[in-house]
Amino acid sequence: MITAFENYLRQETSLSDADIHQISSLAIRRKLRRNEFLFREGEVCRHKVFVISGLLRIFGMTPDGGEHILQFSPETTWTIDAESYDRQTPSIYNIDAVEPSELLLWTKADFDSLLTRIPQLKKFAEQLISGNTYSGRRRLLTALSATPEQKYEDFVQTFPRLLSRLPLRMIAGYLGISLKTLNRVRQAQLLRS
Amino acid sequence: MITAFENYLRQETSLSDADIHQISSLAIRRKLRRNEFLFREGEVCRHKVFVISGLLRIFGMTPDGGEHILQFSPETTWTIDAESYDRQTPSIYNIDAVEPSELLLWTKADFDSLLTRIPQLKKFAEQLISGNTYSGRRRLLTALSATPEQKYEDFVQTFPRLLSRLPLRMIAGYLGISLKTLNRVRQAQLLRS
DNA sequence: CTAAAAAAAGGTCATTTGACCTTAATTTCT
DNA sequence: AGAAATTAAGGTCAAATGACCTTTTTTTAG
Repeated sequence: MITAFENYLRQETSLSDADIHQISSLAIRRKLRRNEFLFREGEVCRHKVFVISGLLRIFGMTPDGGEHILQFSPETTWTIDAESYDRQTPSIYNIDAVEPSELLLWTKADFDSLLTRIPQLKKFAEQLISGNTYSGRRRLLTALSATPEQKYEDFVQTFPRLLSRLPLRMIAGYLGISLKTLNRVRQAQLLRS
Repeated sequence: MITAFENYLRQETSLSDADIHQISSLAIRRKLRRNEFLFREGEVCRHKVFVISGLLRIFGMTPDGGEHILQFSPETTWTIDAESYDRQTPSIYNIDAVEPSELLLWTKADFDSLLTRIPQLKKFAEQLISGNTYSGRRRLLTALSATPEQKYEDFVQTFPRLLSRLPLRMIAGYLGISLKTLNRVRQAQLLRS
């Protein structure tokens, strides 16, 4: 429902009801089945995406078919390949649905016009982008320096709600370790507790 | 010299000479000796930094003393811990000088006022930040998915000029591999060529 | 509800990687 | 220029990791 999105905006911003309505009036509703793609690498990321319900992921694929996950986007978050969206150039990433999902989409043209018409929205969007950049940095540091145990522990702490919703192979793909190693880590934890 | 900075702005932007002068007039000059810190983790990143000459790095330290490098900043680039700078909160990273370096610094207050007074500058700054975000993403994907060989090859391709200026242990720290592994990769390359 | 598909878990093994140590080469600094 | 410090490189070894395969369990979709 669009209502869920409007509630989200009311909760997270101090936008007026008129502004909120203007924003949602330009949204396109879309559903994705499990495993359905929003776009594939080589295609242009043409929309801003808000996840009403469900769970998306953005990931890169290695030649041998390995999937390396950059980010999960559960309900009430946004997703996009910023590089492809901003420049309207082919993406090197894929986005698909881990669970059946309901989305709101805005074309870049529409969203850009909203950003100029509603400075509050622009500010809010910038905050989201900044937060994403910060967490991306922290994630890079973890990827460079942490052991598999630490990476997994970090994931559990950071995304406790996602744990039960994701196949372990995707968590492994997010952490940059093999499923085998992830299983070993989890086994070791069971023994310890 | 401040001239180097002004030339950089003339080259990279279409800012007026008056604007450029206004920007550089608020800059604080600072020199860093080799290995000298700009700030350490726990401190707040209080300045925007432009590197006139030399080479800085931003890195995180693990409890055992391991250094994991997020980014190198050679001459005519900027550096900062954005999270600490934006929020003026303690940083979890360190910045120090790999080579003796000449810097220009702006306090956040000064730079913020420049950003509001000079919309062009704001646009330019946003472009730089975006570019950084995009490359950070790509870097994360590499960190998650690439073999040591591929990581090193990628580094050589991306930063050919830095190769000869950095101790190998720092390149290892940037790639997230041990010095031993880096040496092995380089040995293998010598044989192949 | 049931058949089919996907996921988890476990076993085995070869390889990679890093830890630790030593030696040689290079660089820095006074 | 010369002493001290840093860096590179190499040897050895144990541990960690991933590849590959099988079996069992769970989930999905018709």
